[in-house]
Amino acid sequence: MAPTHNPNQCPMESILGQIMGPWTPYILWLLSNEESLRFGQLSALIPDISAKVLTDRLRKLEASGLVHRDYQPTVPPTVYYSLTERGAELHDVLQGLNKVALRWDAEDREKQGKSDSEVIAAE
Amino acid sequence: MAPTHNPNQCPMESILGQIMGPWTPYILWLLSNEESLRFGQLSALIPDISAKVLTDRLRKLEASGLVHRDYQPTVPPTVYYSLTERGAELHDVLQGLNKVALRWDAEDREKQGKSDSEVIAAE
DNA sequence: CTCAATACTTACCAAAAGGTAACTACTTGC
DNA sequence: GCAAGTAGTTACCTTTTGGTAAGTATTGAG
Repeated sequence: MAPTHNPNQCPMESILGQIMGPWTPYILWLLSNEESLRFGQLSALIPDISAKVLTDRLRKLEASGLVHRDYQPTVPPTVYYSLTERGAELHDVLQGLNKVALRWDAEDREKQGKSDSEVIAAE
Repeated sequence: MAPTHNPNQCPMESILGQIMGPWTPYILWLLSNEESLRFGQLSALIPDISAKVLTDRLRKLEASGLVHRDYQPTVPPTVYYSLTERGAELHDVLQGLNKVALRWDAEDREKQGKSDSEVIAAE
C-alpha cells in the first residue's frame, strides 16, 4: 500500500503501454488504412510475424479497446479485425509518423546514392 | 542470397524499428520538451528504468542519429542528451500522441468516476 | 474416409531482454 | 587515504518473449 508515486501520473506512459511494442503500431497502421482485415490478410501483410504473436497483439489491442474483433461462424470461420472509434483516433498520429518515415527514407536513399538499382538487381 | 522480398520495402517498419520499444518513445518525448537533459535527470524522470536499459536506449537512439550526446569531462563528468535535428522532427507526432493520451485519460477518469480523490488519499 | 481451409491454442524449447550488484574513472573535501 | 558524486560498464542470473510443431473445430469436396 501507499506506493511512493502514482503509476498513472503520466497519460503518455499509459498510451505507450497500450500501443508500443514489436509489431503493434504497425498492425494499427495497417488497420487504419483499411475498413477491416482478416487474420490471414494481416498475417500476409506482415510476413515475419508468427500466428502466436499476431494473435497475442490483437488480443491485447482488443482488451485495450482499440481493435474490434468480428468473428463470423462460417465454415471455415472468418474473423475480421478493424479499429474501434478510439483506435481510429490514432489515424492522424500514424499518418504523421508515416510522413516522417517517408521523408527520412528518401533522404537516406539520396545520401547513399545506390540502393534502388542494386535492390532491384538482387531480386 | 536473393531473399524473397526486400526488408526495406516499407519505411514505416524502418522508423518503428528505430523508435519503438520499451521506454524509447517516452525518452524522445521527454527530450522533445527540453533543450537537453542529463543522464541523471532522465533517470529521475523515469523511475522504473535501470541504468543499463537507459544507457542502451540512448546508445541506440544516438546510433540512429536521433539523439545527440554531449560529454563534458568535468569532475565528476556530466553528459547532456538532446534531440538532433532529425529527432526534433518527431516533435509534432509525439505532441499529437500526447494529446490523444490526455483525452483518453480524461475520458477514462470520467467513466470511472473515482480515481482523483482516492489516488490523492492514498499518497 | 480423408483432405482442405481458417483461425486459432497449446506445449515445449531457445533466444533475447532485463535486474542487480560490483567495479571504473577522476578530483574535491574531510 | 577514504567517501562522495556522475555516468557509466561488466558479469551473472532470472524473467520474458518468441519460434515451431502439433492439435482443435467444422463441413463441403473428392
